[in-house]
Formats: sequence, C-alpha cells, structure tokens
Amino acid sequence: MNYNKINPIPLDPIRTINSGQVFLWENHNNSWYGIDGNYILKITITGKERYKLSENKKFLSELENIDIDYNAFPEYKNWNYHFFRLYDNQELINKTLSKDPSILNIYKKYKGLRLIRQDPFQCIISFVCASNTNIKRIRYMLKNITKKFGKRVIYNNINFNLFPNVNELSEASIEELIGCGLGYRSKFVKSISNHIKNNLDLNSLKDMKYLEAKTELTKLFGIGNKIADCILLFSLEKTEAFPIDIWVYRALFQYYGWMFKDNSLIKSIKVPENKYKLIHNKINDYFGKYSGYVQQYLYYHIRESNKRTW
DNA sequence: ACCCAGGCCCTTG
DNA sequence: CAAGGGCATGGG
Repeated sequence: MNYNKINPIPLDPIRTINSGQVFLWENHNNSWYGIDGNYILKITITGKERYKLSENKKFLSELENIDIDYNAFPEYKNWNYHFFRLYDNQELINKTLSKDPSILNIYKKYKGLRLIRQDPFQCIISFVCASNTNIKRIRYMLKNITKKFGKRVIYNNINFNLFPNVNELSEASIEELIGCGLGYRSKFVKSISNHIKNNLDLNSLKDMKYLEAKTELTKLFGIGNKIADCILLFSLEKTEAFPIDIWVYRALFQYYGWMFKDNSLIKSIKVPENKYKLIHNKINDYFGKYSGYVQQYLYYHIRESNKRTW
C-alpha cells in the first residue's frame, strides 16, 4: 500500500501552539501572541476559517490566511520558518508519519501539527515546571515567572512580559519562586539557573550528539529522562528525541504494543523509569531520526481522544 | 476524602 | 538494579 501520497505537508500554527509544546501564547482579538525568550511573536487570523488547507500548494503559500508579524523576530526575517521548523526535510517527515496505518491515520486527522523550535532556556524552565502537574498549571506558573522576573513591554497596546534570561532568573529566590506557584520545583529552577549561568553553554548542546547532550542535561537537578527529551526535541535540534510521558506511554501500548514483548510494561500506572531507554531505543529503531514528530502526533491524539483541555 | 497531573529524587531491600 | 514513597498544588 502506498502511504506516501500526502505531500507537501501543511502547517497549522494555531493547532501547533496549542499542543502542549509552548505555554505562553494568548489570544487577543483575532491575533495570537506568544513569548519566546526575548521576543513576542504574533499570528493573526484573517480568514473566517482559522486555517485553510490547500493541498496543491507548497507550505509557503499555505500561510495565506495567516498574517505573520515579521518584525517581532529580527534575527530571522521569516521567523515562522525558523519557529515552526519549515526547513526540515518535508519528505522524510512525511515518510515517517506514514510509516504504518496507525500513525498515518493520526497524521491525517491532525494535519498541520508541527514541532516548534523554542528558545532553549525558556524551554528548560518550562518543562522543569511541567513535572507532575497539568497544562493549565504549567501556564499559570510560567506566566507568573514572566510577570515577576521578565522585562515588561507594550506591544500593540497590550502589556506583555518577556521571558527572563538566565541572569535575570538566577536572581530569583526560592521563596519568590514558590510565590509563583512552582512548589517543590522551585529548588530545581534555582539550581538549574545557577548551573547554566556559571557552567553550561546551552548553544554547545546543539552541536552535540543526542546522547551526549542528554547526558549533560540529566546532570541538572530536576531533569530526568522525559524532561531532557522535551528540551532536546523542542529546543536543541534533536528530532530523534521521543519524550515519553504518561500520555505517550498509553498511546504506545494502544498502537504499538506489538513492539514490546514484556507485558509488565503495560500494567504500570506511571512510566517505568528503568525501561525508558529500552522503549526509546525501539522507537528510534522503528521511526528513525524524525521520531520526535511521531511523538507529538501521538501525544496530541491521545489527549484529544480523552477530551483533555489545553 | 481521594486521585490525578507532559516526573524526579532519594532511600531501602 | 528494582521498587516504592515523598514531593507542592489545585482541580475533578
């Protein structure tokens, strides 16, 4: 059977920014505004449909009823190409997401969902905050962090706060972080900020191999397998990273149970930490270097089908 | 009251 | 090495 008829792949920016990858996007009037490190990104919906798919056009023109504010991200003239990874190998992504009927059906259903390339420091703090809580609270914590420690800016007559940089956030006390609602994560954020400020160049992680970079990240207090994979996938160019949280874990055994002979894996309520590497390896063997795209689709799908709120 | 949430750390056996 | 408890916090 030919599963490779969908080409080129589309982009749905609104779906993408509401898929649990980023947590600081807000809707004002007909526009979405997002904080990415030092920048405010803006996407305006101009058509009556929030996004119109046009099968026969390249992804370039599929943004036709989305108005991108190019001034917001000066380093990248067309920031949407950078942020939504539009220069990734379209054919290979398409092939990966069409690997078998299970993933192909999900791919077709949520077309336009893409990976985001985030500011690394913001991504690290975001997913440290994400441990053992829900998305609504992640948003709440991060919003509080920006309000307390980020530069205030006015853009389109709306008040925003940028995400604090390492130096700004390392000034925060544990008490202030607890005040932001981080709870026991406060000590992680404090420790990680100090460590990055003094001992770690985040950009150097981009040049390392997946495992090498992961080893560096998991040395940080509060970062384990899953959080490291989120950081690697969403901000450090490691598209083979496949974060396995409780939702992806459930999806794996619903659709890819055949991959795992060990039945004891299925019974666990939590993701078994000691089996994480084994699962990850099998996924990489099967899906290859763009495994991370599969993860995002599985995550999105399993949550949608359980009617979770974003 | 109890369980869960984009987990991780630490202690025990 | 494996298993299990604890952790902050709020919503269902």
